[in-house]
Amino acid sequence: MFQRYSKQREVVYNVLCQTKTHPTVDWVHEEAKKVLPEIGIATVYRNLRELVKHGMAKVVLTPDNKEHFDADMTQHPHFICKSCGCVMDVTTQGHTNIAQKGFVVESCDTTFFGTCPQCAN
Amino acid sequence: MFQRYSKQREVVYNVLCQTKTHPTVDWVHEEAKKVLPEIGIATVYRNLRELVKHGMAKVVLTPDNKEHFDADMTQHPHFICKSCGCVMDVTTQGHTNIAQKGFVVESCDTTFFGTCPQCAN
DNA sequence: ATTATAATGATAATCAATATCACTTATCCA
DNA sequence: TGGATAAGTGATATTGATTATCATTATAAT
Repeated sequence: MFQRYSKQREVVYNVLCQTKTHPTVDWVHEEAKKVLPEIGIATVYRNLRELVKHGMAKVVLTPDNKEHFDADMTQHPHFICKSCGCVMDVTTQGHTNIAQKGFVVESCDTTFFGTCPQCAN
Repeated sequence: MFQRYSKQREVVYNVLCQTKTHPTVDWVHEEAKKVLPEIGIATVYRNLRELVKHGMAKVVLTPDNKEHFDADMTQHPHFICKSCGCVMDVTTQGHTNIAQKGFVVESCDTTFFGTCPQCAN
């Protein structure tokens, strides 16, 4: 998978796996420093990218143009709050149940990723 | 809606309405310059933001960290190609029909926007 | 243990997006 | 109709998230 083991990558991945808050790079960096005080922000960026590339994490883009990361690779929708900016998992199905949990839904975007017909040829 | 009319805003909105390519700011700027050669990039940014704020356009964030814009406010999913980066509308329902049109779907993200339970109180 | 090179950490560079500000122009109203 | 007011513009500086660079460190094969 990876060419070599590194303590930094292990810590970055552990930090990401142990939270459900869909953190930003900076948050992961702060948490990782509690274990490896010398770890640099570039290393956190690099390893998060690598994890995404290897299918071990996903990027969640928020309207404030920041990347959030999620190590939960099961297919599941997210909820982004326009007030506090938090990113949360949505485990129920459809608007009705979300509303019952207290979420006020204003809109919903669905995006498919892959290869378009032109490029597939 | 807007406090004053401006030719620039009209042109920006017309450009956006007349395409289905979900263009970037730069593309809208280039098109707008064909009508108003003096229009500045800041004005295009400003007016696209205003259109979004007033519910006349939507932002589509792509994995290359660029904003694309869409004046089609009906609820519809998008397809983003990892090869050419294009953003396309998906009019059919479910993976099967998309696949039949030649799209190779690798993943799908759904995001709800609104106010979370904590902020709603 | 030696060697090759992947990975790191500090920091410079990039670039999309935003803020600033002097100037222009749409709209109001006397 | 013409001047006043302030919204809107255009040029450009600034910001800030992300990426690139490169000397150094550390993994893993021999």
